[in-house]
Amino acid sequence: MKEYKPQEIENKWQKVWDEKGVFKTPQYSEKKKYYALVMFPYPSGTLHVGHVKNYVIGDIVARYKRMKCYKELNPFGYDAFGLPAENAAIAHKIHPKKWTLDNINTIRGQIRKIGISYDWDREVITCMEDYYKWTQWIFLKLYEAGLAYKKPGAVNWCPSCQTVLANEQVKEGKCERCGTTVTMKYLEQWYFKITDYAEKLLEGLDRLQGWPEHVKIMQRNWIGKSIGAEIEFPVEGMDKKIKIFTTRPDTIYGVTFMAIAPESPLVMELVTEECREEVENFLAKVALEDRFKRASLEAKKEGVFVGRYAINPLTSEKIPIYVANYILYEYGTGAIMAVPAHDQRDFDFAKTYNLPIKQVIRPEDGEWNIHEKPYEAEGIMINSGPFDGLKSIEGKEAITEYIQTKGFGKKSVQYKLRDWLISRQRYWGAPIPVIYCEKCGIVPVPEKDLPVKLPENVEFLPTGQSPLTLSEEFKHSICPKCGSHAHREVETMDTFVDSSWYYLRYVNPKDDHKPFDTNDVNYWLPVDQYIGGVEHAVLHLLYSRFITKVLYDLGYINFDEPFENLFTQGMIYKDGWKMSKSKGNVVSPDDMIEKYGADTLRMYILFMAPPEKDAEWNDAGIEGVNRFIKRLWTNFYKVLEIIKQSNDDNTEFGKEEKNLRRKLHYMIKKIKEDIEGGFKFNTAIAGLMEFNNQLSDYLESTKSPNKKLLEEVAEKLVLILSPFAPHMAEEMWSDLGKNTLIVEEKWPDYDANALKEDELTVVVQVNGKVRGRITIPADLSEEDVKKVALESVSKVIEGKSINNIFYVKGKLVNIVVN
RNA sequence: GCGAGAGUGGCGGAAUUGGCAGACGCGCUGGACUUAGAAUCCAGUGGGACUGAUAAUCCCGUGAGGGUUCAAAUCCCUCCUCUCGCACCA
Repeated sequence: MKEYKPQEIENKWQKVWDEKGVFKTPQYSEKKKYYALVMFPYPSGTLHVGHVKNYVIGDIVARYKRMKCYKELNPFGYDAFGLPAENAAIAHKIHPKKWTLDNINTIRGQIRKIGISYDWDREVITCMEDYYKWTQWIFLKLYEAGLAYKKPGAVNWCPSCQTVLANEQVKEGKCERCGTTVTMKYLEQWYFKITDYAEKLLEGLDRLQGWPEHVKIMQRNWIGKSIGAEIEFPVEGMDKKIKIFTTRPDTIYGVTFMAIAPESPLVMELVTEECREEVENFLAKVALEDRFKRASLEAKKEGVFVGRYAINPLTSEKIPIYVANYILYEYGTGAIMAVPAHDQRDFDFAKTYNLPIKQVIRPEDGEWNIHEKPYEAEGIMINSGPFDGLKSIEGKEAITEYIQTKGFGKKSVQYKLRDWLISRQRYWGAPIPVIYCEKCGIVPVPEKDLPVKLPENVEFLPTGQSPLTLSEEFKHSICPKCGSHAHREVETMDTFVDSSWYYLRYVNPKDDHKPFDTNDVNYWLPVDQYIGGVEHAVLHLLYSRFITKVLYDLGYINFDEPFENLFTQGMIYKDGWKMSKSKGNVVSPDDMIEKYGADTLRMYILFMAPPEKDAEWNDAGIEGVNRFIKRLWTNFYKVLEIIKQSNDDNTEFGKEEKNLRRKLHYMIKKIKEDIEGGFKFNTAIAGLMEFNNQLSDYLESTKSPNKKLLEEVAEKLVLILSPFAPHMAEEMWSDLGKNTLIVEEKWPDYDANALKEDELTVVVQVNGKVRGRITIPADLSEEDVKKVALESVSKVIEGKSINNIFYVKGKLVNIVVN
C-alpha cells in the first residue's frame, strides 16, 4: 500500500502547476470570465492561520469555478504602505522598505506552500513605484474633478501614531490601528469629497444583491441619510437668522428653546453683554472636555442662555437661545430648534433648566404624560393651529410646504458621512503629488512627472510632523506652471487610498503607461466574488466603491460598483482570543503544514465552522481531519488495487452496488449545492467524510467488489476532493493513470437516475410520535402505504378510533387517533 | 438607547421550503492489536424511567413561557441572555 507523504506530494505538484503555468490568467478563450479576489494583506509580519482562512475560502471558490469551465483571474498582492509596516520597521530599526519586502517574501513562501491557485505573475505591491505612481494619478484625477481639496479644520489626531485619521478610522473614540484615545487638532488637511457621492453610494447598495445585508446596513448607517427641513428663525432685535435642520418640522409648534453648538461662531455673535462672561466660561469648559466623552449618551446635557430670543416663524413666539454641549457643530447647521415634548435630548435639557414642555403630537390612541417622558413616535398633531388633526407624517409635508411658500425655509437632506481625510503626517506612504508655488498656489504635479518618488534616506521617526519635511532634496521643487521656486507637499496619502483601487491594477499589473487598460478592466470587472473580513465594512469597502464611482463618472470604466458578490469570513480565535504575537496564541500555517500537510490544513480550516462564523482553533480538531484524510487515502488505494487486479467488466449492479452508487451521486449533488448555496464548506466536507465511511463499509462488507463501480467512484471522488485537497487529489488522479492534470478537469455532474431508490423507509407516527418504520417499494400507492403503516403499529392503536392519516410522500405517515 | 445576528449533547456544529432532533468531527467509555505505549481498527455515547440483564418499550429534551398545527429547533406573541456594529446625527 502506498504511504501518504503529504509534504512530498505537495512539493511535487506545486512544482508541476508552476512549470505548466496552469493558474495563469487566460487571455483569449470562449469561456466566461470569473474574477475571484481576496482582500490583500498588510505585510507587517508573518501570516497566521486566520489569514490563511481567507485565502483558502477564495481558493475553493476559484478552483471550483475553474472546474466549472470559467476562465479565471485569481490574483494576490500586498497592501504594503502604511502605519503597521512603518511602526514595525521603527521597532526593528530597519528601513520600512526592506522590512516590508522581507515580509512579503516570507508571506509569499507561506502562501505557496498552501497550494493557493494564484496567478503569481500579477502580484501587486502598493509601495512600489510602478504602483504608487498610479495611486498618485488617481489623486490627480480627483483633484482635476474638484473631488480632492485642502481645508483647515478640526481633525482626529492619534497621539501615538502621530498622525491624523479619517472618521472611519476612529472606533469608539479610539485609533482603529493602535487603540489610543483620539484627540482633536486644528490642521489644514487634504480631503476626498466622498460626501458628493453620499446619494450614489446609498443608491448603489440597493443593487448589490450579492452583499451580506449586515454590511449594507453598516454602510447605510454610516452614510446616515436624514430627510427633513432647513428652517430659519429670526433673532429678536437683530438682523440675523438662525438656520436649523430638523427631521420633525411637524413639531415646530412645540419649540420652546433653541440650542447652538459651542463651536459655532454664531454663539459669540449673539451673546449679550450681560451673558458674555457666563457663556465664555461655558465655552472654555466645553473646550477642555474630551470630545468623545462629551458626545456620548451618558454625558450630562448642559448649556447657558446667550441672552437673546428667536422668533418662531409660525407662531411668532419668543423663544430663548442657548448654547448647549449636546449640539454637534459638524452635523446639520450646528443649531437646532428644541422640542422637549418630542425629543429625549431636548427633554433632558428642558428638565435640567426648567424650560417649558409643550406637547404638539399625541398618540393615535391612549394617554401620554408628556412631563414624564417625551413622545417621540408618530401621532396626531395638536396645539398646532391650522395643522391640528393632521397625522404627523402628513404634517411634515404640510409644514415643509408652508414654510417653503412663506420663504422661512426649505426641504433638506443631511448625511452623517464626512469627507475622507486622506493626508497623513507619516513617511511610509505615497507622496501627495502637489507642489506649492509662491505665485501660483497649489499646483498639481503634471502626469508626465509621476511618480513623485518617496525618498529613501529620510529619518522617519514619528514626530507629528511629516518626516518628508526633513528632506530638503525632496521638498525643493520648481513650479510646473511658472517655473519659480516652489516646494512639494510633504504629507503622504492614507493607505486606504492605495487599497481603494488595487483590484483594477491586477488586470494590467505591468502596464507602465496607464493604471489599467479600459477594455481589459471593463471585461474583467466587476469582481465576481470578493472575500475578506467584515472589519472593512465602512473603510476599504466604502472607499473602493467611492473610487469606482468616480472613475465611472470620469469615463475610465463602464461599471460603477467594484464587487458584485461579497463574502465576509469569520475570524479564528485561539484560547478565546484573536491571534496575536503579544498574546502568544498564534498558530502558524507553516507548523501545521510540516505536521499534517497543506491539504489537512486547508480542510480543517473549512471544516471547523461555517466560514462566515468566528471559530476557535482546536488542535484535536485538525487531528481528526488528518485522520479522515489518511482513511480516504487508504480507501482510495484499496480501490485502486481492486481495479488493477480485477478483469470483471460486469455493469449489472447488485443492491449494494446500486446503494453505493446512489450515495456517490448524492454526495456530488450535496457538495455542489453546499458550495453554490452559500459556501457551506463545513457540511460539504462532512459529506465527503460520510461518503468515505460508506465506501469503507462497502469495501468491508462485499465479497466481490465491482470493478466498474469502483472506477466511477474513484474518479468522481477524486474530482470532488480536488478543490479542497488539491495535492493529494492530483497524486491520486495521476495514479488512476490519467495523463491530464486534475486542476484542468471538469467538475462532475450527478446522475439523477442513480439517486432513485427502489425501496424507501417511511416513518410511522401515531399522534405525532414515532412508533415504527416501514420499508416499502418506492412506487407504492398512497393508499397502500397507509395500509402497511396501519398494520405496522396495530398494537399501539388497538382499540382506538382513527381520525385522520397524513402521508408525506416517501417520508412519513402520521396516524391521528383518540 | 438604536440596528443586525445568534442561543441545539461534554465541545465545534448538522437539520430552518414545518415532517425521524443531534449528520459530520472532537472528546469520552469499552474492546481488538501490542511486552507496553503510540498509531490503527471495531463497538457505544442527549437525559431519564422500566428490567436481574438483554432485546424491547415508555417519558423528557433545541434559552424561558405561551400560541397555531395531525406534526414546531423551524411559524406567531411575550420575555431573557450573548455577540457584533453605531452611538447626543436634531
